[in-house]
Amino acid sequence: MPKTDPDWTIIVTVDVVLFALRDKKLHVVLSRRPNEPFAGQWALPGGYVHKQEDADSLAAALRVLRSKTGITPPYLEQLYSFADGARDPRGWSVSLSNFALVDQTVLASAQAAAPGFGFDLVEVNAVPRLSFDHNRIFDVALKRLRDKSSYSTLPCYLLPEQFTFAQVHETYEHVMGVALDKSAFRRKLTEMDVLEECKGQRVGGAHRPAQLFKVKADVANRLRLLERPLA
Amino acid sequence: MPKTDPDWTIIVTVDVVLFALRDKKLHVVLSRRPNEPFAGQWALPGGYVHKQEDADSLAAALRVLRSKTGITPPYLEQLYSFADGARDPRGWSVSLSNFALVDQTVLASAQAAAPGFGFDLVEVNAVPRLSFDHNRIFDVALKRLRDKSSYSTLPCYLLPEQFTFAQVHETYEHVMGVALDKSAFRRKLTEMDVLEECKGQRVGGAHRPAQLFKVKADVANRLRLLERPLA
DNA sequence: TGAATAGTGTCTGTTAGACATTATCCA
DNA sequence: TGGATAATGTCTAACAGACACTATTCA
Repeated sequence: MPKTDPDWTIIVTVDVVLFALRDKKLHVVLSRRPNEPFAGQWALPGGYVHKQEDADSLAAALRVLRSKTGITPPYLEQLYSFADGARDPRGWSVSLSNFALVDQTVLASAQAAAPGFGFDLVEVNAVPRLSFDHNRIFDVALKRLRDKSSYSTLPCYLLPEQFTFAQVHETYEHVMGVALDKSAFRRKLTEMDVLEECKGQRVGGAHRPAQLFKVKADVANRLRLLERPLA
Repeated sequence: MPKTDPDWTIIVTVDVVLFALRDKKLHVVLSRRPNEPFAGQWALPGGYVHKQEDADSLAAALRVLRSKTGITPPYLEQLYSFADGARDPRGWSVSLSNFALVDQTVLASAQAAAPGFGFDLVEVNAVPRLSFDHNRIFDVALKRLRDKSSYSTLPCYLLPEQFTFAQVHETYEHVMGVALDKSAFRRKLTEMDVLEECKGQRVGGAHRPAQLFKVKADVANRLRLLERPLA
């Protein structure tokens, strides 16, 4: 880690805004900073790029996220890079910021495997004051998630691999923060041809059982035009 | 500039994909690299971030672009950050990449003021092999410009401040690479309420003169939600 | 008056929202 | 059979593409 501060040294970090659903509401993963600056305060999971270990910025983001939370999310993409002389008291710094989505299954298994990780899920409407410029990063991430959700299958990454139509519908509503007509929504997803039926798989209680769906194999890639597939 | 290469030093540069119109076709500004690596070869205008001079990454991009081409573009936004250990032979590096738009007027005055700048305008369908991973950066920039043009007034930055409807129409067609119905296009721009008439200002030859328009003052800001206004 | 470009009007097929209806399960 | 949720159908108003038409200038 940089201790001296010659003219040409610039701090390069990665940060991740990781979204998940809990109680049908959109949450974000936050952790307490172990070290100065801002020791003990809330922050987005993040850390230095290690050029010996990290092939590229996405690999760095995955490594850092794994080390801080134990989670390897099924979706990760670059968000924006915040780079200036004021955002970190240690000096001119770059935050290669990413946003990621994780479903309850992966999240739960990560928590079960290593309950010692100090992270919390916080409802997106109740995010506390964060370290550095992380509130700004979070705001940009939430906006980007909502924008992209209106024309992509992104919210499906918040659900388990198989899900019902009602679940997708509800998830989109919670992510976007608006009500969506059930019929029109179903029509749209159908004609976009992004989901496939899990034949025979149905779930339900004391009522008509619902068809289970999953995202078609080729669709996931369509969403990651700029990115490489995750390791 | 870094000569030694301790474990924690990472090269941080800014690069700019600068678009302009010439002969009604979309061009990109390229310059010859003055130094190794890739000395003498084509590259996007770029350079090191100077943390003493540059307040943030956009300021760095503007300074570098001005120093390499003499141009200060009316539109600049961050594109993506390319960051890995392979893109630069000198080691692990970050390119804070931006894309920018400039109109013929600003371009011409920059060229007139300092004809010594070694840059060229190259048609976007005839971009040569570039240094580093700059071809990849260019591809991403062109895609982003086209995507964003379909729902924004971005192409207007390629035109002088005042322009006719025919000019905007033609510009959009050349940027997007497809034909657009004149009537439908006009309807859309009208109902989006992004242009205002320059009262009384009309131009024309031996035919009906055309109304001059300009982008409404508040619209420019709508496009720069993530960015700060340029200095 | 004709050539040339500017600008408007109309028709039509498609689509999204609103809402009604039918379907299928369990108790 | 009734309650509950799943899934589909219908009506309508708004919209986009295609294209025809009118308007205005100069030579």
